[in-house]
Amino acid sequence: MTSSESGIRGRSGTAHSGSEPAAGLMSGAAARLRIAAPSVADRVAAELRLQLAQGMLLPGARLTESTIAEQLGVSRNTVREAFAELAGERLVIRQPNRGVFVATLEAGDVHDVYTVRRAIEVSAIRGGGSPERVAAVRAAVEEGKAAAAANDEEGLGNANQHFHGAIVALAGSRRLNTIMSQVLAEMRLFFHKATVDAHFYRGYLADNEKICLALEAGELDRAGDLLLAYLDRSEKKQGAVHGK
Amino acid sequence: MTSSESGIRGRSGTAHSGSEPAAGLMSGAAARLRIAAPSVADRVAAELRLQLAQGMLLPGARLTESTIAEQLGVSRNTVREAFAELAGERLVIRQPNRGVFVATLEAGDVHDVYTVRRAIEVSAIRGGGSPERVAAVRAAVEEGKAAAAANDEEGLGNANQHFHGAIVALAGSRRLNTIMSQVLAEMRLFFHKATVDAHFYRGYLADNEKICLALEAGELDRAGDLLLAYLDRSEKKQGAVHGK
DNA sequence: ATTGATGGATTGTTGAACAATCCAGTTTTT
DNA sequence: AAAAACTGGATTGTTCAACAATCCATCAAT
Repeated sequence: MTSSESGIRGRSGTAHSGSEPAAGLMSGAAARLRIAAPSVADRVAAELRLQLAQGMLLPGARLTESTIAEQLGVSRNTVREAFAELAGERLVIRQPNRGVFVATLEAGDVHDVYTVRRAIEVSAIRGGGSPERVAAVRAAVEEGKAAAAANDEEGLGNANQHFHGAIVALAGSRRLNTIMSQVLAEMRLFFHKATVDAHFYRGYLADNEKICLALEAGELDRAGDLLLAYLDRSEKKQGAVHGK
Repeated sequence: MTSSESGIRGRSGTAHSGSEPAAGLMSGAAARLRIAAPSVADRVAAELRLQLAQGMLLPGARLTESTIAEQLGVSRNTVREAFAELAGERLVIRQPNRGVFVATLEAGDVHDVYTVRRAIEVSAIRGGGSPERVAAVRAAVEEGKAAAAANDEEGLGNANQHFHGAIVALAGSRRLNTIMSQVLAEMRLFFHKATVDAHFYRGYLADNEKICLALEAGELDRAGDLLLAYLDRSEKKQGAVHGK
């Protein structure tokens, strides 16, 4: 249902003739001083990122240039540029002369990803953060509770990601934030296997609550230790779900 | 002297006619099972990365597609793909409809970069590492001493980067390693201003030695604290050299 | 001095072309 | 029959040429 043939195209192009008034994709972030409209390639990348996140494109799947170009009403070269972006984010893998494939995470990659998370998240929480940022962490915890109450499995997963995103955001570092979102995107990629287990995130609710409490109480070192333990356990569980 | 007109091109292309036997650019890493030869776009990106690192392209400089395409004997589209890569690494910035420019680090960025380094490096050193990896750290320290003895200013800078690279490598995480090298590449980008001060790295030699000793002694927490202090001081010095 | 054209340069995107490479299926060889 | 060599088709890698959209500096007009 999420736009398969609607097209991405915005303005020019020899073949273009109609004059639809620029479909409402960019409403909010339009007029930021000097930060300009995303290029078509960017929008293609965004669309693919979305499909990746929603599990429409499963790990290992092949992405054929011409097919996608056609589906999105865009030229092959533009798709190529989008691929370059996504490859930089490790969401797809380019095999020269063979094509690009949705990235697959091996057992080793799981550990690797958690190593990054440990470094970033623990460091961020140990540094504390402004009251507003702490409040954002709290908000994510409550979001998780609400989703649990509503039996909204997907919402629970999202809340969990928001929680960890908010923790990293404590540090207020643009780079740390983007690194974290890339890592989370990578994980989402292969969560689609794990999420079949409905109770997957349930167990984390209490952990998140405890970590948040420690953070709010200013007991940063303890919060860090809790988070670290959490990540270790989470990694183990992940490893169990996947091969080896 | 570093190849300005020699060209990057490898194989095909309508305009190509000669038959030079593939200049010896890829000797060692050629036959790695299934890991294939880099594309032309990749080589263009690599060449630019090099020029960036060597300060041939200074922050803020404009990179015109057609010019570079011509200089490197490559098509504009290929240059474009290379730009996408570099933009993903934050080495260049794309301003829609205006062009790509060598990235410039503002005062805020300096702090941001150091925030990332604190997170990654401290976490890595606190985790310790195998004897070989510790040995690599030691090697970087000695490399620095040798450079100092030889009054090799550039070598000193390199050694320092190797030192910090080796520390991150302790964690044995592919992702952490690439993140670190990207960050270091970013820093190199604007070190060209700072390096005018010949004594810049001198002062760090003793610090590196102390950190390395603590690491070798297995006093990981202390090593982490030392490293943290080091980074804070280094950031302050950086901030002083640059605006505010 | 501000505002408004004008034109040139550069980017964004497309479409078409062709060489290089890979792959699966088929033919040949041993 | 198993292994090796040869197909042809599909897809990628790269180039080129074209044109719309956008920016920018210069100049003109108010």
